[in-house]
Amino acid sequence: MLDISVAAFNDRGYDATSMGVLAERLGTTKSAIYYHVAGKEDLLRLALDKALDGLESVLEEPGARNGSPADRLRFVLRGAVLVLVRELPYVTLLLRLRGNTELERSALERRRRFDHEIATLVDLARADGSVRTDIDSRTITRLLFGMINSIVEWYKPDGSLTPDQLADDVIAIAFGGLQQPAER
Amino acid sequence: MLDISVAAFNDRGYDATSMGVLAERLGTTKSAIYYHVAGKEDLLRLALDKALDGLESVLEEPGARNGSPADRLRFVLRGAVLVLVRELPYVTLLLRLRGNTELERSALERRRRFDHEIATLVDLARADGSVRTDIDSRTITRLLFGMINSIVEWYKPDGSLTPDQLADDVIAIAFGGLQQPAER
DNA sequence: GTCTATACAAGGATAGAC
DNA sequence: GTCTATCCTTGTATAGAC
Repeated sequence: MLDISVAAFNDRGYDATSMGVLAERLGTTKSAIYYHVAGKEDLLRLALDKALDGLESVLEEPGARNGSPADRLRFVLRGAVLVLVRELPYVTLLLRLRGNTELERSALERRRRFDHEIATLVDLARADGSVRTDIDSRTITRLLFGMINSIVEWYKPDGSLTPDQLADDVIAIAFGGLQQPAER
Repeated sequence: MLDISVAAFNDRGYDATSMGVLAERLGTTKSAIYYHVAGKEDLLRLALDKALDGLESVLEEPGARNGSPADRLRFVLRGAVLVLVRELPYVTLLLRLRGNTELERSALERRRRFDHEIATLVDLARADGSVRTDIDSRTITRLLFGMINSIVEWYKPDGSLTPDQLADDVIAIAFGGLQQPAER
């Protein structure tokens, strides 16, 4: 039920999805939904928690805490991509929030904290020379996130591009850019 | 009036923005708005046209049509960033569409055509060796767009980062990645 | 051109039968 | 657990005075 609801939210936008069409897609009635959840916002809360729990768990793993800054950054970027793909609909919903309600604002706040931890890693990697210093650190972080977050807008889990391959590609482009990589 | 309306749409989302709050932010009443425009969707149409006209104009310029594929790609990316910043609120609105109505779907179709022209440029640049061939061409294009489009989510026109500097940064990161650029 | 008042539909949510 | 019927609010839009 949560899955179908979130799919509907992502198709039409949370606000534009009425309990009526939700009931329709669930093959039931509005009232039946209210037996299971307190209301529309309850469904949103469940979905956002899944997304945020997944993302935050990446930062808890040993690979995110030990090693060189560049390696930690690579680990976290890979982890973020994998979670994003694994929890695709939930993260999609999270990334499209506008902060209209208290619930939405607190979810955005949690997301900001996650972003901030990665920004810190970028700074560390700059300090030890593994990330370029000719461009402002926040600009780098934001463009990096833009690239990764955009995945929810086009990645199809049933296509031929596997999550691992996608993560490899993201890291290769993030660190090396569009140019042909040097032989080694 | 269009500016204020679009700002409201971007703050709260188009669907979540009622004519009531719109009137409030305009310092007038709902009825007064209807004197000037046919309805809420009319405001959306005006805004989307501005965004799409701006983006499409980039492809018409001589720099987008002449020169090496890599130079054309650089020109178009720079142009897209500059339009995106110049028409920031309008492009923001465009990039957040879900395609709920016929109007939204036709705008998305115009946007897809724009994206497709740039994808073609990436392919040309790959063919002549200026873009890496170890990663799928569509993946590259999508990550590239993700990075650029994300700008609407964080760029503040009144900050210290100028549009030209931003465009330089985007192109530097897009082609060279996070690594420190080689001396030259 | 802008206001007040209001029509009319749609949306979220509940009551109560089954 | 799910249905029908219904309440109340909000939303888009219009009528008509000023």
